[in-house]
Amino acid sequence: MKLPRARGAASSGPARTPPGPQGGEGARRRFERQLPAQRRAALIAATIECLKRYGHDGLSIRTISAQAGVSVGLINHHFPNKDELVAAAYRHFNRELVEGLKEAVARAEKTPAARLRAFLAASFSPPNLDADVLAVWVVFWGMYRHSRPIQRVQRDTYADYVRLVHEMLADLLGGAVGTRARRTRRVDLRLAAIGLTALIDGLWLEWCLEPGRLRPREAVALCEGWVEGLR
Amino acid sequence: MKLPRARGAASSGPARTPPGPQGGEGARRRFERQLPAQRRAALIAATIECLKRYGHDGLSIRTISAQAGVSVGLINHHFPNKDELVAAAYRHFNRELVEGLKEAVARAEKTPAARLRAFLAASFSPPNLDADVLAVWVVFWGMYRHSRPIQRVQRDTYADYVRLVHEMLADLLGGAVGTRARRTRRVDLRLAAIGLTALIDGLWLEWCLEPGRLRPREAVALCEGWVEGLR
DNA sequence: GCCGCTATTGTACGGTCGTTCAACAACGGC
DNA sequence: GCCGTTGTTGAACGACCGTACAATAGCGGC
Repeated sequence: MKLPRARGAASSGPARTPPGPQGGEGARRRFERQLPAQRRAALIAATIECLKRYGHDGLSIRTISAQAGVSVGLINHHFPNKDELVAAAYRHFNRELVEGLKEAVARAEKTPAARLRAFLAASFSPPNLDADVLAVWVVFWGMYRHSRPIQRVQRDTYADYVRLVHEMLADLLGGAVGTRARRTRRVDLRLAAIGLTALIDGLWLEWCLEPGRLRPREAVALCEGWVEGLR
Repeated sequence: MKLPRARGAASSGPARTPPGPQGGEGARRRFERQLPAQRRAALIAATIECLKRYGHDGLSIRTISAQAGVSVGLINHHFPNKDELVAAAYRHFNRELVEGLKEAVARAEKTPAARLRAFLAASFSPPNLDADVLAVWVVFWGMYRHSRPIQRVQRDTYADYVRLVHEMLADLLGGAVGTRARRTRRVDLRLAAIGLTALIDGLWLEWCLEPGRLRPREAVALCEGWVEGLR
């Protein structure tokens, strides 16, 4: 159960580097005060980095504070307890994912097919398609059942994701207008969105657990084939 | 981080009940020796039970030994260390899943369609469809990247599962015989098996994370629809 | 240049962790 | 009934855990 102590934040923050432009030898500043918002962001980033590197074992106050280049006590100054820090990290992680996908869709041509293709391509390429990222999700999922804050975040953000998928499918499959046709279409749409989400998640999971078995473009093709089959 | 101490094994083992038929008061036996194989099995069962109940937090020597109704020292008498116990539990868990599915398939009528239906029905009903079970998988997945023993087990048993799906799809889609047709069919089969596996896993995951969103029979229908679309 | 606010430090505390090991006791063989 | 084998116990160890808190020090306002 031993972890290599995280050497001061490689990439995520200012770390323990005694800052300041002048190289004065004796009396250099020992730390740099930051605005709460900045520090909180840095701590959240450090938390995610630790999860990526060490999985569940990385989720300790000492590991995270070392990664952030900060003392153990600081975390409890900015967050009431560890659970809240983790929940904040989960919220950030989720938001980054969904916003990344939305941006990819926005950058695509305006046809529904192109938008879906862009969405799938983004789903199955870095930074999302990364075995480290699985380790992060897995830890969050594992806490889901026993942590209220995590449940709250899950409900908030997952709805966003489903809405995005739902909306793209609606565009693609077109809208019938007759009330009766609309009702059936609705049911179909709901199930279709669930199915597509499941297929994406499942393929993504398979790739992360055993990258050799499946190429990203094959995953995209499978998803497009599924959507094709809907019409 | 506090756990309610597991009260002596409710269902999995003989627990701490001082055994023996006679109710002699003073000098009752304080424990019962068991064959190594039996004890190992009981410890594995206790490990899985703890994972179901407490998730990752249940994965401690003290929690597990309490669940098994046994002292802390005993685990290291039967397993060299915790990792090996967990890997053994993972192997057992995987084997139970795959064998349960195989049996369900074997009980079904002999037509390929009925076999697939039985397979899907078993996948989306207890004991597999259970949020507690997700908690177990999630812990194992989380260890996958850093634990050699877990990786070994994963490689061994996941292959079994994929082979089962692959074989059922092959039966259903029928075998073309021309060498060229066969080759294309092979490629399709590989991808189809991966896709179906992903769809099942993804739907299963969605159900576990938010049971209200999806009914089991809808999940089965989605999978059957996917297979239907293949021909 | 000094002051006040507060972000930050680092030690301390009580607790749980995985593993070790000497002592103990169940039980089959005689 | 005693003995030897060995499954089992439970205390002990050192390491790490999350949190609390008094002391420290960066830095903007004056």
